[in-house]
Amino acid sequence: MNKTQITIKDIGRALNISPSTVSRALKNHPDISQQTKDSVNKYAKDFHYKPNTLALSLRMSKNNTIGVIVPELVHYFFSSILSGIEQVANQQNFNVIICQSSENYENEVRNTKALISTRVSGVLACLSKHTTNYDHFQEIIDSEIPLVFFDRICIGIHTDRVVVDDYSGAFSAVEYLIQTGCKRIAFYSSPIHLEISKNRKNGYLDALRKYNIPIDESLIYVCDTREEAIIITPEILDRPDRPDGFFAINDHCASGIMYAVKLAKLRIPQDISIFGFSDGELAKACDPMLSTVEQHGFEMGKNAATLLLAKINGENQGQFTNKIVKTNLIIRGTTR
Amino acid sequence: MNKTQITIKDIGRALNISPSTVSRALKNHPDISQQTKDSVNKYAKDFHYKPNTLALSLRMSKNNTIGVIVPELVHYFFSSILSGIEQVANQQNFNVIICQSSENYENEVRNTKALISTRVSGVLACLSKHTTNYDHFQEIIDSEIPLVFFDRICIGIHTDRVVVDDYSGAFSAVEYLIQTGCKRIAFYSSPIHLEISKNRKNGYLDALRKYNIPIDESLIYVCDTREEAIIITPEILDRPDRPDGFFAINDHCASGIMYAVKLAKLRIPQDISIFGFSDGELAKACDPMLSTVEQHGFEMGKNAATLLLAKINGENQGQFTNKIVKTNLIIRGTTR
DNA sequence: ATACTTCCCGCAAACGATTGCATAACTTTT
DNA sequence: AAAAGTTATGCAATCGTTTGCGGGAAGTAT
Repeated sequence: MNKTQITIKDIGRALNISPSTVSRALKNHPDISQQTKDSVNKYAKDFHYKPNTLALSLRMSKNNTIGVIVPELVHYFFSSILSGIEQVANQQNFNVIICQSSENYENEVRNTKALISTRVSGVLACLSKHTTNYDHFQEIIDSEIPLVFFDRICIGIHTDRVVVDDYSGAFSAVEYLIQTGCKRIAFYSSPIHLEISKNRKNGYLDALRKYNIPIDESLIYVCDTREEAIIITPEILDRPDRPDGFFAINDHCASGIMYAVKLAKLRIPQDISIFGFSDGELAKACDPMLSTVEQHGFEMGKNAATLLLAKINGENQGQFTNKIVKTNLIIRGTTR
Repeated sequence: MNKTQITIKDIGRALNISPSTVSRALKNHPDISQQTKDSVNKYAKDFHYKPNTLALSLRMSKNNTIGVIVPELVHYFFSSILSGIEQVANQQNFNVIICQSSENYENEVRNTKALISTRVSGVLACLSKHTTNYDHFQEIIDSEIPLVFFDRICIGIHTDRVVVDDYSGAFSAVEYLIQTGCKRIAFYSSPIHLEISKNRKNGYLDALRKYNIPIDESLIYVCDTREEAIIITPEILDRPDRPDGFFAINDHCASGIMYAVKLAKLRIPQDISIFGFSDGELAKACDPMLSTVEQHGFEMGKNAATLLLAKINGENQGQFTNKIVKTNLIIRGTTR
């Protein structure tokens, strides 16, 4: 910290008045004479007085900061969520401090402790891929810090939640694939203990059921990165009963599938249709451009932050909302 | 903030000792008896005592927080920088609070004021595209808050800086295009008042000069998004003297060029070579995959944060480093 | 018995801001 | 002229933590 920032005491000393008078003058308290107010304001302006938010937070027992725990900053979906959070937080004069778990449980625990220690006013969190124990989040609740989960939520803990409509996004995407002629559709999923995986899988299964397409468990894979997709897809394409459609848990993964399909000299979408999930930066860069489920990360971030700030402001005490952000299909070139 | 977090006073009251003793016991001060230490530590652990960082910062006049001002979170390059920053900050027990300028000057000013008010220990900043006045950054300096610029730096102000080796990245890319047979190379640039634009343009020009290729100012465009590229490229391809190579200021832009080129039924790279800059998420998703200049955002973030933390710790007083992060070419399919 | 250590611990001030209460100097009322 | 009211300001406590200094109790040496 620095010494050049002047304080209320400095102003008082310079003007020969007490700190309390300065404080009241600055906030236009009726008790203070106009003359005093004027001189205080002038001095404050001339010397760039800025209130020390630390002292304010301490005194007021109210820290205008919220913490966000996110698995990986570098993914478009997460950074767009963060962008939404940042926007509504700033509108209400809140700072946001970010923590990355890097999809690692220990980091996530460390992050929660740090946020509690910082006395943030609230926490927004998205579970790491490998989190299966939730005690650290319970500790946030026990500390009476409002908490809302987004995207990868936690069922065990009673909080506000914001999720994408994974089920119907998946359902519609798979339905679209079926309606455009796909008979055997593979599903590449994230680890199945995650709610998003479960929900999307259910959407996938229900769409198949609706159209009386037999469910083949051997068409469901755990694979959620481009690299993995490039590795596992070739042998799947080699199967005598190879799929004619792929539904991927995210765009990266879809892009990996595209790569493998082209390598196998199969045509997209004539031979193989591919559906992604996210509508991130890569979707339009693919050739053909990727059909995908738009999941509105920015909206999700705004919703999550709004919910959290309401709780922080003491609204909706005791009730927990479960906000579902709609998805919609974006049909481009990887589907018929 | 919440009331459930216990304080040092609470521990003292419960154990019938003074807060000072508790404080000393917690930090293993030699003056305190082992017995007292034990009971304090036990109580602290049992009731999840966590020091109040606000009070600590206030008392110590030292806020373990750094602020980052970034134009747009959602771009891969920036989020990877932030990711690097976050990593080294966390290693040294610093929090990072993020601010987006959204490429807007007023937001940037607002952000700097907020960070000063928060008494952050230091600031990392990347100029918005439209910033041409730097008074708000001077105010940070005047407040004796360490400041380091990254990527889009500011020449007028005396600070540490971390930049990508724009000049030689551009030079090498253009040289590569020339060496693989391109005779007329177009350059799509960001607004030219930005240092990165100037430097890359110089690299571009020098490469042409080196190979005695005449410089044609009509081949230099201000265009740095995919959308713009899609709009302006078709007519450029229609020119009788159309270019046979494109050097784009970023991958998005390159992806837009690719789109337009394919639309014009020209072949990549046989008819037209394309070089991007960044190596973001889309580069590999393109077909053919994009040849691009890797600019190591993560490294840049780590470097910037390291430099800043050194200054915060009082090292390298009075001297300003100018760190240049090397770039390297990644040759993929959009070049011969 | 006196003096000197050593060992533990508490007091109080400080960081910057807010706020209930007291108080000084005037002004108005009776 | 005394009582009451007004106006403008200061005092002091508070938020949670740290730390210089002082001091009591017990032990040791003279």
